[in-house]
Amino acid sequence: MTNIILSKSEENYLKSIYNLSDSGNKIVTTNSISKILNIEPASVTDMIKKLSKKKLIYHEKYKGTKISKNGIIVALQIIRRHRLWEVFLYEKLNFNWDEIHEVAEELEHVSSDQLIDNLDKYLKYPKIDPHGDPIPNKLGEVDFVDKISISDLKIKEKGIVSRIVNEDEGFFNLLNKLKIEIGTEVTILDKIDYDGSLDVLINNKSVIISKEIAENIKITKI
Amino acid sequence: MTNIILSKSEENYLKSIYNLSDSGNKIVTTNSISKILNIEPASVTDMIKKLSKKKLIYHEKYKGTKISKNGIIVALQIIRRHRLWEVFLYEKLNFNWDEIHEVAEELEHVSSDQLIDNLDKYLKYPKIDPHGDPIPNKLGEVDFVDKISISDLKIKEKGIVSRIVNEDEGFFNLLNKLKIEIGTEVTILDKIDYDGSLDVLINNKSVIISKEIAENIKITKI
DNA sequence: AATTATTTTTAGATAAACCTAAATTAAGGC
DNA sequence: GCCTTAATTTAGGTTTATCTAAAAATAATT
Ligand SMILES: [Mn+2]
Ligand SMILES: [Mn+2]
Ligand SMILES: [Mn+2]
Ligand SMILES: [Mn+2]
Repeated sequence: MTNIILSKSEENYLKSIYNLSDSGNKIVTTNSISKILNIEPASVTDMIKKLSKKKLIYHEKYKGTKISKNGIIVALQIIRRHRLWEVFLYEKLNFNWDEIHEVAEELEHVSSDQLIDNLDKYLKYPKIDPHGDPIPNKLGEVDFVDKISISDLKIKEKGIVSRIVNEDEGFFNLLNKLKIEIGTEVTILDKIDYDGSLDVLINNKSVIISKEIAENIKITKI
Repeated sequence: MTNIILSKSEENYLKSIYNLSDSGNKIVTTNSISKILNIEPASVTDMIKKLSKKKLIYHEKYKGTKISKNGIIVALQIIRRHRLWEVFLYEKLNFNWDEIHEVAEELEHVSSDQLIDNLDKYLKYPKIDPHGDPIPNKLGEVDFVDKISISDLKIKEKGIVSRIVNEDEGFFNLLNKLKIEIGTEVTILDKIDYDGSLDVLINNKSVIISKEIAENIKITKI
């Protein structure tokens, strides 16, 4: 396992490619990477060539990019670092839910194995980060993740909020307002045909949430 | 207080210039910066121009570099971050004395005020780092620091080790072997005229240490 | 004071990571 | 299947941070 050293940019690209790939299964387009990283497609093409040369991804001109076996391993370590730092910021430094991502985005690039292993131990080997995302272990093993959203539930079905997919500010504010967090119980009261909105019982109160929001909140069915 | 954003490189240069300047008093040479950062003098000259334009240092061609008032403030914040991370690594993550510097050298560049303020609070506002170096507060205020070395003591005089100046590996190994740490009591038994070596009582044992080593261990006279 | 040595700066190059504009390829609509 | 549109790549350029080689300034030595 020759420890490849990547630049901060390379790491950000590889992580994004992994995140867009649905655990390495889907082919990722140049434009999707461009949008997520806010970098022009031409620059993305340059980096794709670079990561291809390092065998972290496969690329066929004009067709798309697939992350390699090795690329997945490397990406999972970056994600591991990111999520462990999120736990640290949230639990030890009392950051809010919506403040941790940005700082973790920087901390994840400090690549010392000793640092991450000791941090992991110090945090008592957490399995999920504050958004409910699973933390890969040292070997890159990741727990199964709920893929059912609130929007997948039928009327009268119940679930426990297990994961928040969307990470932007407005979304977090809404969740705070609705007092939705990991572990909150939700029950579908009604579905509104017109626009797909849902009437949901949260903390004993009926609230209407849009379909889009419901799709971004993953749950465990109960 | 317009919050200037500096690159990692600029931060490393500015910190080195401050460290070489004896708290901002001495003029710093291009070559000394070059040596400490392991970067060619020609490159140092380039960066000096850049930092001058930002008014963080003053520079007179061929004469030398002086850090500005503002430069000192900025440098102290970088040093604050570095030392707080060292405390964290040492106290919370169980790093050894000699392992913290390198990692802190990276962590110090993650510049989030909230991160550092909360870390400071979490660590209970430490006054010194694990090497005995004072941690500047948020306003850039620094405690007085011992400037007397073991080598400055006369025969029969005693001191408490308060600060370790040298940060390289071999030196740390020696200190570990001699069981010298912050707080260790030392008594001068004899001075050897020939090469300036010292016979010192440490942990109830007489040991001979070279003049160079003695100069790198600062103490509080008792 | 002249000469030599050292330090510092300038000049010119390179690699990384971005950009814009233009060219190329693939996809979608009819 | 052709044509327009969208996606992607290529070409050429910029900025940052580095380098080497050579020139210029200062310091040290005789
Ligand atoms: Mn990042
Ligand atoms: Mn997260
Ligand atoms: Mn540093
Ligand atoms: Mn230190």
